[in-house]
Amino acid sequence: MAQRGINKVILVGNLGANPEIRHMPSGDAVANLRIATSESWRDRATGETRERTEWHNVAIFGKVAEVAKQYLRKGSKVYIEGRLRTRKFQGKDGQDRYTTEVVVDISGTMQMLDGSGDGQAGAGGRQSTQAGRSHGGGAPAPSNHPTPSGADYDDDIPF
Amino acid sequence: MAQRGINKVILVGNLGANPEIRHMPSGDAVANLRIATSESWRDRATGETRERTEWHNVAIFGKVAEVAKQYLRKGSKVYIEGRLRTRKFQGKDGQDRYTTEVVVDISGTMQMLDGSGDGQAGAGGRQSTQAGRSHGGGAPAPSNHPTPSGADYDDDIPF
Amino acid sequence: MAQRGINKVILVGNLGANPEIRHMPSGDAVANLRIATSESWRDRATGETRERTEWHNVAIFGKVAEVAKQYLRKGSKVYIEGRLRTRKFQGKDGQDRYTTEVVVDISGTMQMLDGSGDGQAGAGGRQSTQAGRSHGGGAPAPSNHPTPSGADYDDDIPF
Amino acid sequence: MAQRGINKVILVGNLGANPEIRHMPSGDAVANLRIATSESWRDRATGETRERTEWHNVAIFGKVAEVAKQYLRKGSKVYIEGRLRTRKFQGKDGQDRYTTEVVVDISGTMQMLDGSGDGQAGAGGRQSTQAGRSHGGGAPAPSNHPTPSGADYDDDIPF
DNA sequence: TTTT
DNA sequence: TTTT
Repeated sequence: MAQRGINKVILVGNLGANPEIRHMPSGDAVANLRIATSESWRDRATGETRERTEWHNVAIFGKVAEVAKQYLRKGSKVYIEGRLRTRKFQGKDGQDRYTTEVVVDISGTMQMLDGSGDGQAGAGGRQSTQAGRSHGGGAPAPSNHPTPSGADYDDDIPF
Repeated sequence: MAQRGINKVILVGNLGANPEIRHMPSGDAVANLRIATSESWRDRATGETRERTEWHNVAIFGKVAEVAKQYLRKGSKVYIEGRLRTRKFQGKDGQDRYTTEVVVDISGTMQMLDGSGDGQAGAGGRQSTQAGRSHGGGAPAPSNHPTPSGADYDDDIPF
Repeated sequence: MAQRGINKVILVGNLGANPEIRHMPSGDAVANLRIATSESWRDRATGETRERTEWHNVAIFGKVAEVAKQYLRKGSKVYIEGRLRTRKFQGKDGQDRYTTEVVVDISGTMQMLDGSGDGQAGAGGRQSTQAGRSHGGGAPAPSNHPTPSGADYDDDIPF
Repeated sequence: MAQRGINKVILVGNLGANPEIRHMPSGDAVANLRIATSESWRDRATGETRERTEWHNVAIFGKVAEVAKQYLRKGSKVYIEGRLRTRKFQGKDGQDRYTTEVVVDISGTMQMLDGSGDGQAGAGGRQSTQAGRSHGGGAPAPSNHPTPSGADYDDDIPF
């Protein structure tokens, strides 16, 4: 995959409902999330505090969709990294409509920021998970770079 | 302004057309941009290279809108940092429609990545500009932190 | 403040220790955090799961430093948005040393992702807070844009 | 690769020198870049405009290192997405030192934002390139999701 | 020194 | 409708 340009979305928010799971013809899961972010500010005129919530449609593909299905619930807090995609669809009146989603696939990331959801989920987990960037058999692990010759890229030891 | 959650979009792309400038009742400019990002990949089945372009609607407010008006042109490459906002509007048939934009205001950023546009702009500039985060009279400059007492936050000298 | 280029760091991690608070000559607080992020992968050679933790030095200025002081504790999970800064300092041997920090000031953001810390903090809060981008008296609230003339920027109603 | 936490750096800046290429024992290239970002502000006290440049050490691994080697030159403008890593090394006096770099590997991205460099490079290219996230043989292309059954994930057509 |  |  090559890109010309950058198309990146980062969200931290809470699910407004349980994930909706659908399936591709291949059997792969697609998880659709509704994620809320909000901001509040003091109204200049009235002095009142106002708040606005933005709702984001997120579509998750691949293995991460399974994770979302298992562990995310209404109320769960998540970190999402994906890209914007606008899809065209047919309205009931036959007219074209457009909808914009945040797509999370192999090039994106999802991370649970709590272990709860609404707590009612028997499956509910305290597991932290990440979507994309898994490494297949032969691929080098990102943080396991061998040492360049004559150099100081030996084992990385932080502070 | 306080946030609950994070709602962030980062785009690097090219303008598909000159900015459209509108004005608020206050006289402040609003600049609307169409920005393209694209990705290409090799089709697994056919082996052909395929490409998809995503078009983003960006609405810029405040002083940055003036900069966009002056310096951006069809073809200009820009870095955009903003947030997602979905607005409701009335379709011609009286039905509700929704559209999602990337909003750039004081909390966002715009930066020109070339000095051209289409080059024909007399005003056209090689000027790099940033949208938000300007500092008013009394506000401390981000990189001008005074020294904490007994400490080493003196003048910052990079490598 | 104008920028040429982008210098942005985004961290989500946990504090390895309580924040260290220092004070500027002005009396303003500076909060220093140690934040851990980690990654794990399967070693190609041995098949074992390995893990590496990265520790980040974060320096928070301004009002957010006060929030960090009050609400963050060892173990707290936070979202940080800041910029890289490398400072020079004198080693004990009189030699120059350099250290790189993530600086969070008015142009950055901090958000607590849990309400705890170690729980022992009487002050401990469930409060979600954000560092920068506060609006002074006359500044327009980001999400409160007035309506452009002849246009559809009325009140924003999400899905 | 699994993550706990997020460790992300985004830079847009210019190279202060040609890339330095080194080689791993495997023969793979590692490209080291010095990238400048800068900010300017008006000094509150003196009213003068001040500027500060931050220099970032970037280490690029994998195929992207080859691209950097071929196409980047002193002065080139690039977009970098990577992660922070602090390495320990031995000072000449035998003491431990630490240095922090931005690492770009398969999980990161590099994109050239101009086609120049200093122009002197015979190899110099107008080619836009991206580092990570390449897809191996069997991996699904990010934007080529098949249609979920009974659903509307057909071919994506933007505005 | 965190977290799971 | 951009760009390479």
